[in-house]
Amino acid sequence: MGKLSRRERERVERRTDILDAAERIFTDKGFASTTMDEVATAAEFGKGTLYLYFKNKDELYVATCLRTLERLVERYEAVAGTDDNGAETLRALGHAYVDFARDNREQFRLGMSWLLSDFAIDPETDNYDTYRSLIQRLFGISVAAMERGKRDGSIRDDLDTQRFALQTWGGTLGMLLLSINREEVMRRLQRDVDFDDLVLSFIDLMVDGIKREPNR
Amino acid sequence: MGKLSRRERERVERRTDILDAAERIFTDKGFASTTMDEVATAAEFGKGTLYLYFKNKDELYVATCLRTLERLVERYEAVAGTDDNGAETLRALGHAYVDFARDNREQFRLGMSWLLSDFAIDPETDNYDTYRSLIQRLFGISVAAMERGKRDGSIRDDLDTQRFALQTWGGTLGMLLLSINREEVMRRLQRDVDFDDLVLSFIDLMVDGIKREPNR
Amino acid sequence: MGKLSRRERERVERRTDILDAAERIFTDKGFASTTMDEVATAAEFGKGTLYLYFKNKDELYVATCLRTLERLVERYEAVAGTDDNGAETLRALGHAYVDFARDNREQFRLGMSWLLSDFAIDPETDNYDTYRSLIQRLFGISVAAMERGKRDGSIRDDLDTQRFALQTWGGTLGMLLLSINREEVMRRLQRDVDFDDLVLSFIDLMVDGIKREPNR
Amino acid sequence: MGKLSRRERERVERRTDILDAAERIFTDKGFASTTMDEVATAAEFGKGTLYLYFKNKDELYVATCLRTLERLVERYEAVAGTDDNGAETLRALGHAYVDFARDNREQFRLGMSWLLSDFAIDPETDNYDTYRSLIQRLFGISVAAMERGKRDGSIRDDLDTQRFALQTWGGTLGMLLLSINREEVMRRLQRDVDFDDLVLSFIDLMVDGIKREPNR
DNA sequence: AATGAATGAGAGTTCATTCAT
DNA sequence: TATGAATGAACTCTCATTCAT
Repeated sequence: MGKLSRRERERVERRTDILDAAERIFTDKGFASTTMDEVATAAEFGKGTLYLYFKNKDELYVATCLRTLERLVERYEAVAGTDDNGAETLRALGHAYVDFARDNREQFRLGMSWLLSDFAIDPETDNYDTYRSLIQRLFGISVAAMERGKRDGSIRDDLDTQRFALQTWGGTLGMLLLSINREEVMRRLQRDVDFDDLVLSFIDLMVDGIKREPNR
Repeated sequence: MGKLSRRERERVERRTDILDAAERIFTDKGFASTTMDEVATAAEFGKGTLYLYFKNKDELYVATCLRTLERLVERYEAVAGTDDNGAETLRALGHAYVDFARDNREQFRLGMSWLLSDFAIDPETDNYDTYRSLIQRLFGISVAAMERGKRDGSIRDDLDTQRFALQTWGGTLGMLLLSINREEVMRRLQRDVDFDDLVLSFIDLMVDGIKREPNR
Repeated sequence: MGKLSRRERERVERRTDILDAAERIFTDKGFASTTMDEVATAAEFGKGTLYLYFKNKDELYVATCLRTLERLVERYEAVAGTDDNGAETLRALGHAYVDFARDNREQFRLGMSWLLSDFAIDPETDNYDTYRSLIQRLFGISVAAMERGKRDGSIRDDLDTQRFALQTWGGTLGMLLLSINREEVMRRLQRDVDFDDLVLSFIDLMVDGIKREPNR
Repeated sequence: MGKLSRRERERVERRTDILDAAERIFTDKGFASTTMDEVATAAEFGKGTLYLYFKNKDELYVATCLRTLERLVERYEAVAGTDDNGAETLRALGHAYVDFARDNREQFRLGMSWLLSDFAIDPETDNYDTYRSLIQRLFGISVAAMERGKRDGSIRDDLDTQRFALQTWGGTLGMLLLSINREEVMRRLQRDVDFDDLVLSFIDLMVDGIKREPNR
């Protein structure tokens, strides 16, 4: 079982230490405002050491995003493993997404920042392949839940699952962005809003919209 | 009505010239990669002159966002001025939002980037007040359309307009973010998707969901 | 006559100040060991200012070499302007070269360092064209002196001037390299040598070798 | 004769392996651009091991130069061992020098770089003594050939051999520097030149200049 | 003896901002 | 009012050398 030599185990541990520190700082100050020096200090390593484990600042950043995404995929797989019907699984996935974003607010922000900045993972790197495969697994889990719902009768069978999965993802994503920026949003609107409730009810709205009418 | 002296008129003109240049460069290269030098050159002013009109780079950025927002509000007001019923006005507003984001893709991205960055407008500035009032007008227009729909019978009268307005905004926002990053999204999913259609149909989904059942 | 505006004149002056400082430091510590910080400090400018006048460290270095070369060309032209016969002019040029190397020992070293390092002027730059044209003028002056000597009877008329010019240049160059490193050379050989005399007599050797036999 | 223990023999072998690798890389990329990591990798040793055999990068560099010099001395001794007359031996030595520089172009460049850089061998080290003794042997061989020539009548007996040896060495050195940089030189002069021929004929020029007139 | 992970000083370069003219 | 030369702090990244194992 201990397939890794002590050397290799230590290497993985140190990589993790650096990632932990990096995630903490990136999350705190954003990508641009984070310096490698700060990360090194936080990780209690010399600056040069960072470069033994990550090619450059970009790759370090990407690696933290990947780890966040991995955690999300794990949660998704756990949720999809229950034996609820398709519709309820879909709802549960949505809720899991929301929980995840709330519990990892800044990491979520980190992981989504490609949507609004011009930062892009270099498609030539291994990272890109990993990233893509994680996204596909995530997306696949949602689609599978819908397909299951169609078969078990909990979801309308005329649904285009791919399109709807994208719409649910996109819509929820937008709601979550408002939600994690709730203070700013409320200050701008000059209104109090219960965002947690709002996001969950958005998901219910979407899921209820595709449930098969019980009788007819 | 010529309330402004020549001096003041010229000042406004120069400010506009600078904003035009800044918007061009910011949208081209993103905020971080834009240098004040480039903006100055593009505006055909000296670098120091920029600082006579804008306190610093951040405020210049915010000013460009405000102008974009103003354009959106104008479009919204034009749409809301038609005499469609409430539901159809709401749909038209949604479509206007989508069109706007498509026609001003990079400005939209720029203007939304506060959602994912740690960038925040300094609440002490005039800009902040302007910003807030524009957002409120925007939001007010949507809410008003729904209220109208309730009165004219095109929208279910049990709807909580504020909540729903936020959900529509958030959901559409998320869809638009996917849409303006369609290349990246499709590359990650390894699928072809017609995003223009997807976004519009998302809005229809939302609007149809709150229409009063015609008869019953 | 004052063709340059005050602005332009000041710019030239500052450029010269920077070059003076750079030459001093490069000469002192060599290219690699010189930092831009040191040059800036020596020039009494901020580090950033250097980059307003020179694209980067390489170009600053090249500029110092060019200036040295220009001074040499000026000396050559002065020497070539006398009305000695060809052979004596050639000898005088050689002596001028030697004097120059002695009086500008480190600059000479600087200007010749392309012979032994992999440093190369970027052939795309204006600098390269300037450099090349200076070298050609230098070489041209020597060749012209020989041609003159052939015509005025002071030099054998069967001489291939181009080849001989290269041999004189190359040979003298080598002698000068030993000469400017005389301390090291003597320490290695464990002998005392009068290098100044040795170099000059090398030139005489070369020149005497191509003089036309006075009578025959 | 196996004076060395296995331990010592192995130590010499490893040192040689490292030197081979170092020479390869130095020659390829120049001193400054070569990293100890590259040398270690090429030598198939750990980086730390290099420091068991050489005090630092400088000493490793000097050691490669010494080896090159040793090879040159060997060639010189082979040439000097023939029973040609002094003048012809001197000519053959010159040709050997030229051949050597051509065949070991980059090593030659490397070994001569002290002439133009501020690099100096630390006079406190063993290396310095070795270096000095090699140089002296080299120089001694040339001088000896001339002395022999004076005795066997092939060389003018009024020649100051030491001075002339230095002049021949310096001159040839300069010609060789031009020759190994022939591409750059020709590009600067905008002329095609047959440098191999030029260098050899330079040596002939020097040697012919000191031959005793056959009859008189 | 051999290793290679860790170091950290120091490099070149950029750019928002200031201010004398 | 307009300028743009000057600034210098701050950045990322490199690499010779050390030392615990």
